[in-house]
Amino acid sequence: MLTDQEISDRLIEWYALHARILPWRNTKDPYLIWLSEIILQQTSVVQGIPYYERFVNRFPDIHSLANAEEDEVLKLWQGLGYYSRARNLHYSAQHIVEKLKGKFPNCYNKLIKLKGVGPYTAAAIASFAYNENVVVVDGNVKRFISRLFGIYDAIDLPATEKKIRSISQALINKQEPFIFNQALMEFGALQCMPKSPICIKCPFSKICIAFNEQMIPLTAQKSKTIIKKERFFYFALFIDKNNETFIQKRSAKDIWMGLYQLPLIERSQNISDFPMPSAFGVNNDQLVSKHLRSYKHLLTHQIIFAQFVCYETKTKALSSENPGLFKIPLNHIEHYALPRLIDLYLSDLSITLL
DNA sequence: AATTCGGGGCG
DNA sequence: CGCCCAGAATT
Repeated sequence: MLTDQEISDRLIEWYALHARILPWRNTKDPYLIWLSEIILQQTSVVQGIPYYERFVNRFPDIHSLANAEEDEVLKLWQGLGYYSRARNLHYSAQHIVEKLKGKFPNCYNKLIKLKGVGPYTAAAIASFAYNENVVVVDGNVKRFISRLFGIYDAIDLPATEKKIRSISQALINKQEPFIFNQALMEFGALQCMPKSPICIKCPFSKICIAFNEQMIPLTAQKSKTIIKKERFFYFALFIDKNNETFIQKRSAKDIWMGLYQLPLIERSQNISDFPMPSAFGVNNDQLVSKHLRSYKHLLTHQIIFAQFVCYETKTKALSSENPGLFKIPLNHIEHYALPRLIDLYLSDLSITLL
């Protein structure tokens, strides 16, 4: 067996040899660390990097972010998913500037009070920016520690996370929590991966309980299989003689909250005929339907069967009795934060429309 | 404790 | 197609 100290040392040793160079690793600025951590929640490093670069470029400090419009923040976030992260990021930036006099919270207990900051993110900022002695427990850590110590409980249960947190906190290097935490996560990400971890070259293979009990394939399992709800969306792209169109903002507590979309009608099941313009609150007898397309859009908890149509008139201007719709020039639509699905239809059409 | 919030990439 | 990703908020 190895002592806690030996495990920690070996981890940090491994990290010195294998650490990736990542854009947020060479800063101690709590704002930049916070930004990177919010982006990386449930997001792969590769997917997050370009978003981080764009955000730092546009919002180099907390004041620039606080001063921005939410619409612009969401536009920059477009495509990353889990849009409440962006709204909470913006909200907390304003909170820090206005209520905390621009002083970034400087310890775990203050950080976790911020909207959008939970146990993982608070620990990450506290240890990376302030070298506070709190362990980070993310998906990587849960997987690695559960294997190393032979914890075979479902990985998504709070009780399991509690166990893992307690074990991990005991391992932490109190002089360098920052390095230790980075090493812990990096090891999970690069060495102790979900599928086919590199046990053959693992510095812990001799003491890894799951490995020695040949339980690796059964580790880090979730408790339940996700049930996906089916939804049926009908979107209409209206285009009139002035090349203007209608969009609407999603405000309900639902997917894509805060984003914009083409006028939508949702049905509880598949319907054979596409809704007429009047069903959208648009009255225009000159509209001709074209560019009918359908997509199957997969989210974590939903399967969206989406159909699109383009209703076009070259002779009349659009008018609507639906207060939720507002008219914009068609070529301005890309200035709005759009769900990936809407963007997909528009890009599929852009060649046709030009 | 269970559910919901996206989207991309991988085997 | 199912799984996972530097999780958190809500119910």
